[in-house]
Amino acid sequence: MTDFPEAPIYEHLARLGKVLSAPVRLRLLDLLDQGECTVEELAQRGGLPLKNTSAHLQQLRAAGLVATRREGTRIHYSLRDREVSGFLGRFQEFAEERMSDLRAEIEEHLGRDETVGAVTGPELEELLRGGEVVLVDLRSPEEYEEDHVPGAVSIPSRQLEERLDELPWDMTIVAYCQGPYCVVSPRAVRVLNGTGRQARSLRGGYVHWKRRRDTG
Amino acid sequence: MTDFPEAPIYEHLARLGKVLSAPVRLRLLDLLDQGECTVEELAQRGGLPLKNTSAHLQQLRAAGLVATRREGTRIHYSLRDREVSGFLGRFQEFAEERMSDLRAEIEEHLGRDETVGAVTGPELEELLRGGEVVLVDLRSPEEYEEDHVPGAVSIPSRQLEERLDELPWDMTIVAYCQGPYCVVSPRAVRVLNGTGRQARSLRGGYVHWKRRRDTG
DNA sequence: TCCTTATTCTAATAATCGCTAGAATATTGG
DNA sequence: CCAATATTCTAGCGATTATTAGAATAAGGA
Repeated sequence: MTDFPEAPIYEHLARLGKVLSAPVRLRLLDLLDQGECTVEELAQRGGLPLKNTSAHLQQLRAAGLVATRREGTRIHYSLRDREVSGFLGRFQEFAEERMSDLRAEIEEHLGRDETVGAVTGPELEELLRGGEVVLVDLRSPEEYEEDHVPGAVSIPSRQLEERLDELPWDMTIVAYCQGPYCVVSPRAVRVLNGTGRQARSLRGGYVHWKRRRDTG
Repeated sequence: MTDFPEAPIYEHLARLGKVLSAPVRLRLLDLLDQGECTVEELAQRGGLPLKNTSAHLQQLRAAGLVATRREGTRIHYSLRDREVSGFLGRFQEFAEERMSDLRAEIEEHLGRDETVGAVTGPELEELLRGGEVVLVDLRSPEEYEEDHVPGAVSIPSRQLEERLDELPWDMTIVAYCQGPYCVVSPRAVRVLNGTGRQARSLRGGYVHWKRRRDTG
């Protein structure tokens, strides 16, 4: 077997890798990055059985990535601190940079045009400073209420079609959803561009923006 | 099963986690961070069978973490670019920060006094500027020749005892080995302190220092 | 206290991954 | 072209991990 003196240390280190090696756990971490959640909410939004969810959350907790808070009979999970969010962003960025099949999958999933034409964080700042842009938050009113990008107006994605007349023809529209791999904003951008407007998606959605704000 | 629309993306993302979930692969990455290596060298230094080593290297290559270069019948592996080195550092740092059992393991492995008393990168710069320090490279002459911290003198760890008289009594001695989890420099520090000198280890050894130089 | 709800713990099965042996490939030197 | 060396590919076994059902725990309300 492996017999170098540092072996036990790498054994421990690998535990972090193991935790990040299950798709479900990475998904849960991204959900938690959008805000505190109960086990049931996470199970629902992650689309997997409750017991399964709980088991994965235990592993995340054992690795020191998430924290729990009890409120009555419910247990609320959240990322343990901001550095977890920052690390998660770095992890995803790094993976996207060098795994070309991952990039291909993202483009296929979100739509090629909407992916490459997406607005990055610094670009958004620039656009907001110029004032030539309307920023649209497509998430639920509750999510918008809890926190949103300053200057954004709330138009939940389901109401987009019926509230189209609130959106201008002569300014760029930037739309964002939860992110980082959410389809909602690319879809909305397609709709808006279909009406002849100038719309772009915010790369990585709310989560990426928040990571940038909180961890630089 | 898992049935949310972003599932295939997280599936791909998890491949990076999987690659980082085996102790052997993390070890190989750290070895590669010290410089280019052939498969045989890696197998030897990692203390595992050749075929096994090759299999792991394939996985690292599939994930875009390492590059290969053929020279005659040998194949030389190296980290694909500097960002891999930087990410690796971030990964280890993050793991050490929040997994207390990992910290405990490191302290036990390297020695408690030598770990907490270790010199960090910025501290070393400060000490070198002041000129009140002797920096000792404990690695092999070949490794020293290829690259070393500016200002370091080469005293391979095996020669330390017989070359003790080259080291001063009135200055702090900072010693480093390959790192980041190498026992050589903590051991040397114990020997030096045993003679009554003032010695400290460089935290993370050559690898940490190089990561700092190359990726900031 | 007892019942209900939310979650975790325990244990068993199913899927995945690491390891290793044998065959295959690629390059160099004769 | 053949032999030698370095490495990779293929396949099967063994170990680890995910999943999930059932029992257990913990808090809140009747």
